Order: sequence, then structure tokens, then C-alpha cells
Amino acid sequence: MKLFDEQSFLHQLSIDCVIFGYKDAELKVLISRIKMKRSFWALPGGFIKHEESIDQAAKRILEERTGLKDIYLEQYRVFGEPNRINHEVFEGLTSLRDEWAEQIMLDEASLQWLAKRFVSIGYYALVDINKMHPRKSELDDSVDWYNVKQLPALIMDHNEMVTQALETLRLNLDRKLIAFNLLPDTFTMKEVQELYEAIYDKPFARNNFQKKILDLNVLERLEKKFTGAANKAPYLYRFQQ
Amino acid sequence: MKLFDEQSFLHQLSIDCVIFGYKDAELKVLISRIKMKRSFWALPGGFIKHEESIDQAAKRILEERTGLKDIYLEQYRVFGEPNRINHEVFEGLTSLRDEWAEQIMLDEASLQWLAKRFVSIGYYALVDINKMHPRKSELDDSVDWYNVKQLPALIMDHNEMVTQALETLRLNLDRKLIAFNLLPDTFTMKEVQELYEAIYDKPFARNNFQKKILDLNVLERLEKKFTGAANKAPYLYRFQQ
DNA sequence: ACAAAAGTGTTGACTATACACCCATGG
DNA sequence: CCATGGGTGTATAGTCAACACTTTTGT
Repeated sequence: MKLFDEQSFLHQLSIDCVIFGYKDAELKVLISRIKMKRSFWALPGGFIKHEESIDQAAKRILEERTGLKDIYLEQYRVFGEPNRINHEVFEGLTSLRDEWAEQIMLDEASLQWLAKRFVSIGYYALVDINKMHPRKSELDDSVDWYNVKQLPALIMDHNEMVTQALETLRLNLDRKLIAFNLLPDTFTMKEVQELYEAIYDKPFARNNFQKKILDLNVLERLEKKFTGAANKAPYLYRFQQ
Repeated sequence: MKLFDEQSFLHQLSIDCVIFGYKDAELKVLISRIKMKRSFWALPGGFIKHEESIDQAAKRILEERTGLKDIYLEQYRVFGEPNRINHEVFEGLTSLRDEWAEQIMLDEASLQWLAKRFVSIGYYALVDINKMHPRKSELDDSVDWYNVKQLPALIMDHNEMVTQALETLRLNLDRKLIAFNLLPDTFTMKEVQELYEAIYDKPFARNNFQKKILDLNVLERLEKKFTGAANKAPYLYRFQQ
């Protein structure tokens, strides 16, 4: 099995995905730790097959890492500085070459292919964190969720990619009604509010927030959710539109 | 002189520019007519050199066509369907090969390079139409301004690229205060209003429009402009921020 | 009965829009 | 002095944020 089949993919063009999830009142991003002597952290990414569209490629990459089909994703920006060359990982790969070469996972041509400058198309995705189980790719040591406010130092410009993805998410959140992709099928209004507060990193007034969200006319009110707490039970809602 | 030096540019990646201008109360787009037996219309575009960033490449392409440095431009979307192959123009080129081959403008390798699928990064630009003189590239028969509402049928997905550029322009216009890039150095409030009406394709109320624009606090009021018409002379404004 | 948290109503400030009026200009 | 078009003020409606109050729940 070959990792980078330089025949199958467009050259010098990649896709990197900022996969957002939400848990414990924190907005999280899925980050790979790359399998090397020294650890590198990076956004999940991949390449574009000759016969597939860039959107299909992004979907395939997301499915490989999340196991989910039909997740919300959107391209938001291209990163194309000429120095976007992955020196760190490339040198790590080179040092592993002998070991891996035996498994025919990395030949000279693949290394040459990887060593070049890459223009990367940034996608961001919104997933229900409970529905998915992160899957490691062959290169990954681990794949984990990190609080978007406490990310490790990522390779190349990947930290900047996250920052710009978050900016785009904030701009699009209300306009495109996409916040609910981060929540389970049913949720309370308080959960929606805490999600918004995590995304915008600022508090919202409870009553006004409820009004604003209900005025969107995209939520169906279901039965109440009795938690056993000594207070009024909140309604559950379901997104529909 | 060689047109497509397949050694100099990234493979299968292009840049196409939607260059907006404004004249005679119409929003216009710069369109090339390609030099062939049958005419093809296309957005000005180009390729990315190995050592330059995508933004630099877009600037270079714009300068080649407009003669202007420092014009406002912004990437807005990537177009990456797998069928983005320029069959029409490619076949036109093939038929011209013998003629051009004598001038060493088009060799077999360049043709192979051009015949492939291209992923294209869409940029839009805003220029003061009076400051620039459209320049033809070697492939162009002519370069002309077309009303954005009356474009000819362009090659591939270029009509869709214009539509999406216009949508992005509308979303960003107030947020990024970029409308004034389309106007000369000094202008009247009526000219600003007519520009907005051309961009959004809808009328604005005169008095409220003036209030809204002045409240942006980015215009400096200059002397009055006496046109000789039998009415109150409007003020001239200059953008400053 | 009480504390805690959810739901809803009311107020005042701000903004957007429609209407009205006045003013400068050249014939 | 009049027609034309530019500048500005005001009233109304609509939106947004702060505060207050009521309701439900389990102890």
C-alpha cells in the first residue's frame, strides 16, 4: 500500500480541513499528531484525485477522518504563499524512509512529490462531536479534539488557517444557519446559547438570545427535558429547515 | 517568446480575475475575446509562477491587463470541478499550432500542459475605469468592458464565476468599504448612489442614502461642483481612510 | 416554602425608512 | 421667478439590548 501515489493526485495542490466540534461548552478543532520521532501537529488534510472535484475530495478526506458522510463543509480560503513547503515533516519522512521503504509505503518519487511547495484550499466543517469517532490515517499517531483557544503549535501556517476558519464561521453563522450542525439532534436553548458563546467568545443575554433564535423560525419545540434538577424543565428543540 | 512555459508555472492551477469597473451608471466586467477563427470570450486569467504567492500572481495578471499597480483585489472562491477542461480553446489552439509553431509560441509540451484539467482560484478586482487602458495579452483579440447584466456566453464556468464574484462583492461592499475603489478620486454623492444602485440592481432613497454614506465617516467633503446646470451644485467628496 | 433556572413581557435606545421642506443655481 | 436637482430635518416603524417579573421544578 502506497501513501502518496503521485500518479493519482493533482500536483502541489492540497486540501486542509478545520473540523469544528462542540463539547463541554467548548468549541473544538480536530488535530492530528503525526507519527515521527518528534511530534508534529497538523490539520487533517489530503490531496485531490484527478477525476474528482475539490468538494468531493474534501468530503472524502473528512469521511476518512470522521467516518461521517453528509457533514456540513465549505471552502473558505486558499493559502498560497510560495514558502508553503512542509520542511519539518518532509525531513521527518526522509529519516523514516528506510524503515518505510520496506513496506513500499514511500518511494523516491513520492518523496519528491511531497517536498514541493503546496497551495492549499482551506475547508471548514461542522460536526456533531458525539456522532463521530476520529480515525487515524496511516501517518497519524493520534487524532484528538483541542479547544480552539488552546491549540498546540501546528505545522506551517495551520494555526493561521484555524484563525481564518473561525472568522469565516462567525461571519456565516447566522446568515447560513449552520450552528445546529454542531449540536445533537435535540437540544435545549441553553445549549444553543453556550455554543454561540463558545464560538464568539463573548456572553449573550439569555432572554434576548432566546427571542433571536426563535425568530429564525427554524426550530421545532418538542417535549420538556426533565433533568431531575430543582428547577423549571427546559424545552427540547429540533432543527428543521 | 513562449506563451505557456510549462516549466515556470504550477501545473493545473490557474487564476481568473473578475475585474469590475463602473461607467455610465453601469457595473462592468473586463472580458477578453480570444484570438481564434471562432471567437471565445473569457475572463482575464493566468498562471502561478513557482516562486510567487497566489496573491502576487493575481496582482501580476491584473497589472498585465490593466497597467495598474495597487488595485483592490481579493480571492473569493475556488472552482474545481473535474470537467474544468478548456476543450473549446484547446482545440482552437491545436488548429493554430502549425502557424504559431513557427514563432515558437506553442510547442507540444505547452499544448499538453494546457489540455489538462485546471483548478482555478477566483479573484475579483475593483478599478477606476478611467485610470486604466485595457491591454491585450498575446492571445487576446480584444479586451472590452461589458455590462455585468449583459455578458456574452463565456467559456467553461466563467459566467458562474462572475455571478459568484458579484454576490461576494455585494456581501463585502459595506463591511469592507470598497465601493470607492470603483470611483474617481473625487465624486458627488449622486455618483456614489448610482454606483450602489448598479451593484445591487435596486434603487436607494436619496436622503437616507446620503445619511448612511456620510455616517461611515470615510468621506471628506470638498468644494462644490458647478456643472452649469440650473440647480443647486452638489458637493464633491474624496475617500479617505 | 424555597432556591434555582426557564420562560416571557416591558421599556428605552438606537436604526432604518418614508415624507416633507428648504436652498442654490441658471435660464 | 421658476424649474430643477441637492441638502437636510422630522416623524414613524422596526429592531436590539437591558431590566423586571412570572412560572416550573425538586427538595
